[in-house]
Amino acid sequence: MTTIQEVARHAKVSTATVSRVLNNHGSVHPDLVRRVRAAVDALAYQRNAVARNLRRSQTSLWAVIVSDVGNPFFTAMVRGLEDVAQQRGCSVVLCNSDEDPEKEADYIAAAAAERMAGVAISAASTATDVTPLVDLGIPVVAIDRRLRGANVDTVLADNQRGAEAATGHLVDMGYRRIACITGPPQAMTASERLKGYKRALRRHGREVPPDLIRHADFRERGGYDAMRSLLADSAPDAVFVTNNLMTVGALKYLVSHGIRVPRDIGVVGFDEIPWADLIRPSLSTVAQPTYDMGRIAGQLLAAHSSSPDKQPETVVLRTSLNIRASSTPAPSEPRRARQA
Amino acid sequence: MTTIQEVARHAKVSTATVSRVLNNHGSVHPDLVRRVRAAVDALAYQRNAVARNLRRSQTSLWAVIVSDVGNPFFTAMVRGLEDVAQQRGCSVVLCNSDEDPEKEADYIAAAAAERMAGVAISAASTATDVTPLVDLGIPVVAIDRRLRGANVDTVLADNQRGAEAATGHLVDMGYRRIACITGPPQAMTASERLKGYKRALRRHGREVPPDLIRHADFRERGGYDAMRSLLADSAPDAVFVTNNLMTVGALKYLVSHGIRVPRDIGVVGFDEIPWADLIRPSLSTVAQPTYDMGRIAGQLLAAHSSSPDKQPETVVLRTSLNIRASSTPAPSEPRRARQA
DNA sequence: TTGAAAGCGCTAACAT
DNA sequence: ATGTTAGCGCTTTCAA
Repeated sequence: MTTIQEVARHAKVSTATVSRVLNNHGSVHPDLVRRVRAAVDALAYQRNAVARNLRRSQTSLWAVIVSDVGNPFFTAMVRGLEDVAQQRGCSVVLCNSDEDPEKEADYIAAAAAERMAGVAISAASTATDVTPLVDLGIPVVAIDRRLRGANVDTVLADNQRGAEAATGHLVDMGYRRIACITGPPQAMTASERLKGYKRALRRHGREVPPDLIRHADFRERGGYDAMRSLLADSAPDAVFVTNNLMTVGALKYLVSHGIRVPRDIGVVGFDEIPWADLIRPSLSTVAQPTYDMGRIAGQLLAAHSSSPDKQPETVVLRTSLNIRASSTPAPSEPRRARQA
Repeated sequence: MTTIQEVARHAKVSTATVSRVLNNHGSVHPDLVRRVRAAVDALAYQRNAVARNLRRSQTSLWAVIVSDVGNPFFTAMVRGLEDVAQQRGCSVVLCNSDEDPEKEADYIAAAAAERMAGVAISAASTATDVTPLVDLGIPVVAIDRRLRGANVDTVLADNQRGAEAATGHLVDMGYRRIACITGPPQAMTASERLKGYKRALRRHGREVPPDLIRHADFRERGGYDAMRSLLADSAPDAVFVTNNLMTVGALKYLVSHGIRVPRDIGVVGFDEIPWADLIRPSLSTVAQPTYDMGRIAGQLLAAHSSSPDKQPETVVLRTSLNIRASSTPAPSEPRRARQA
């Protein structure tokens, strides 16, 4: 492995000069610059970032830790983060905790040990411990989900409002028995979205029916099972599902049991689904501004890097309701239309 | 930041002893172990992997560089790789080149500079240059796509055979004018799959119709445009599309123009699509063994790490044809059934 | 403008 | 079993 020393020897200069040339620091005589560059090429020298990072006590890698790389919601965010990182000369690496707190802790430990320049995390649980990072002064930003007991920058979607809009829309479409499949109680996104659901019902003078609420696990299987359970016990005529994978599960149950959407049951899901318009019926969703969430997370990371003492802030972004076929029965179709 | 020195001082031992305890090396008196552990806790010491990696000249991060983190094909592979990495005490980080050769080169450079312990790459182009990694002796494995001019381990799917099976299936279903939308000519997967398509036609005594072949870019937009072009110029009655995103694009064109699948046009795509069974009509696909591809890539990386002089090998995995609705018209439906 | 040299935090060879 | 110490490759003061 070629080192800076060998380059220096080959170019007949000091290592300091080589370093200056490599980093475009200070002023170096053009002749020396040329010699150094020639040596670098001749020896196929490649910078050793490990040594460099150690010496400078800083790195240029940002980590994004997500609970599921297969969930398009998370990968979409990465793009926004990458664009900011690139401007700052950083690279972004994605780590998959797979909803496993142990794996997540491993990645947090790894990011801490590697002294990553910043970490964005969508935590598997609100109890996720990021102190290893915070203690080292590594900028941390919580995306999508708040981190309990950690005073860090946070980027959230307007979960409650989004859920309220979705539920309100189902009411407007004439559905009467609107169910909610939400996530695990400890997940902030799950409880916020459930809150929005309840609020919409109350606003419309409806009762909040405990038998129409199910807590599942944010995964496809959970949505599937919850849908079955709802149909078996509670005769809903619509359902609001609080994340994309569970929505897919719920839909699968409906489709495979010949239950017609939106005629028999109206469906609105939280989060976009890729190719939502290829799914039949096309799916109404509450969309989160994923790219912006990533971008803002990146900006917060950057800001924290420049001023470590900055007060952490929480940014809440608006969601938008995309009304498609799964919640819009033809005027004649809904079983009990409330309004024309 | 707490260092090993401070831990040593606090525990009243040498740094060597601390290091031994931290790494479970050599034998250390239980009393000292206890004192060291206590000091580690008391000071909230966190290992500095940067220094450690420098000293040991080895790291424990594997990088996966893919051309699109949003493509489920790639994220599925990551899981297989992760499982192998975990056994070896490595963490996997995912880098998104976004089909951009420049970004890809940046990530390759970063992985080289950081002296990553291994790199799996699904290259944006066969011309992708991995010499920065190879020169440093970093194990590299090409997944999904071969790397031209680089003598590295390679894990591929049986592209040609898969394409041949898909095309043959369309022939069997009675389709006559079977088109192919493939990727850019420089992509190995594109040409291999095209080859399989041609071969299947010849085998069935069909001509290979140049006007029914389109080269697109492996992205959704490309599939959409190619589908339009085919319909405008060449009146196909079936189409084999060589990757998942282009298939989505092609389907979107068909759906939005009221062209019925599989009645008006039969469709088979390469790669699975998440929730393929929610898409209407459900999509016939050539599925790749993604998890195994990742797992085997991981094993090759591991093998290369242990024996750097091992000859690189190429592993080819079988694909499987999943026949769903998009290619199976009801017996009465196909416009010209070839067989009952 | 250039070079000499210290030292980032850690591990491992060597000495005890 | 434990400690001393050199040095991984680099950047950056400091001196010339």
